[in-house]
Amino acid sequence: MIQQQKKAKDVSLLLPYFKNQQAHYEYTKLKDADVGSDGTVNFYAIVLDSNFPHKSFKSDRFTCSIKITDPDQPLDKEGISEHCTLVMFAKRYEDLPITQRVGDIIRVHRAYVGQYKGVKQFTANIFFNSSWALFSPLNAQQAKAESVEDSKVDKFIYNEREYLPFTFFGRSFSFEKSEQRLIKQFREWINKTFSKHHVVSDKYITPLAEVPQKGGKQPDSGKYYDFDLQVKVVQHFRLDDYSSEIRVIDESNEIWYCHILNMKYKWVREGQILRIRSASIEHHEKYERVFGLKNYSNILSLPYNSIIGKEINVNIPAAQHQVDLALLKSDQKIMHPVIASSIQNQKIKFAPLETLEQILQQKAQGAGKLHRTRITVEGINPDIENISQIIRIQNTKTNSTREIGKSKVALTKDERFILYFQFYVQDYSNYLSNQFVRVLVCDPLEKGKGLFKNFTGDDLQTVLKGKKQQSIIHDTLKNLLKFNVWIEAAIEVLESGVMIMRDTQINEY
DNA sequence: TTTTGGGG
Repeated sequence: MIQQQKKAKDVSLLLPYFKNQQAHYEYTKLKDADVGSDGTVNFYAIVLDSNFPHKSFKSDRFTCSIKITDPDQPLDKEGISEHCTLVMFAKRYEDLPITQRVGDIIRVHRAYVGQYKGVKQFTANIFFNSSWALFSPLNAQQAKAESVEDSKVDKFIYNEREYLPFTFFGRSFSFEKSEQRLIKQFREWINKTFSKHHVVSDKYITPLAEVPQKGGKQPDSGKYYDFDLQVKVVQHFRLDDYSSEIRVIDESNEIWYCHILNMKYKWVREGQILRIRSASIEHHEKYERVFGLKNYSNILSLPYNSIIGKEINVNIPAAQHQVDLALLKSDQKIMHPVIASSIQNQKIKFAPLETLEQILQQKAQGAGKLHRTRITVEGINPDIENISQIIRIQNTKTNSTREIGKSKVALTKDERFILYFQFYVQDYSNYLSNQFVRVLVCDPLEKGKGLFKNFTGDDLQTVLKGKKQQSIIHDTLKNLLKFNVWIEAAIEVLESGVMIMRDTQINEY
């Protein structure tokens, strides 16, 4: 999989794969493919659903099945496109297409046409002489707009890649000029149709609220079947290099969790609407609202303008706050990561996440360069049992700070109160060691921007006298010390090597 | 080339 992705990454790498003498292919509309004919057909189609390539249950081969349509397939009254099935067989797992976007365009050469349970079915034997190529549903302009990480790549690259497959099977790749027109027409159909109609069926979609839980309703057959989900990703939390936990919500307004492999589901991002194909029941002693995935399960994103995304109607901040609160208040060990802060600086809020190790490895940091990271606090110095120890007085001219003496807390002209302490932090990159990274908090609590939403620097003098305010600060910081409570923070590495937290606000629960 | 898997 990874090799094929790489292969398609650079146009110049693709060029040797083009045939010098190209065979001519006729492409058949799905509706015109003759069931029961002895011959094979070539076609272009749009992916509606797919399972993940996997080992056959009864043979040594690998297989995957894909639901497909094209612009000539009818839409029913609900706006669902009539689909065909494409079943592929190959000797090796790598020879099968991985498609994780509803709307991917697939080209198939030399498929047999049949019928199964009233649905037209194409069979492509990749181990013999069939082949496939996958094209993005995005045109050059959309691909450029979507790409954040490749923002430096010249727009001409996107133009060059516009009609090239992002992966394909085989040693060589043929392409005729007329196919550009076909792909263009398919993309226009995808843009138009998904913005007006559901297109994809919800036949197997189960609301999260109806997924049976431990001790819940048992199925009549005594056996649970796989089900599909249509959800929004509200949290994607990396547990280590290989796996993540996603937190999802759907229209039934429940929040559920699932562990996913980073390599298998590399395109999953927070905020996406996803269709999860073949989720399964997973019951644990103490985990609730968790579903599992099988080897043939898949996670697909929807076209960016899909009406389905616009229709999903949930109050995400309220639902998130509710589950976080329940986790924090629980007497048991906190079973799912709680992210107890947010970055206030919009420029860094959506930057790619970095691990502590990645941040520390970068030599030349550049003044003011911020890193977005998720860390967990193992200790706070000085001890927060006495709040006055973490309040200091700063001279705004020299930036030097002084402790609050026993008696003299009156400010001179250039002085102000600040919060001043160190977090001892870890993340998965140093979690197994007993090494902590020190992060300095030196925060004048500017209104609306500081570590505490409801305190400004001016409040700190009264905090020193007010037991109630002190306990809010104390309890909020103390929460961070719990297992599995994380802060999402913007971090700057000063020239001295000191790491300092910026633009980060802790949630109050 | 083999009858696979097809909502498993």
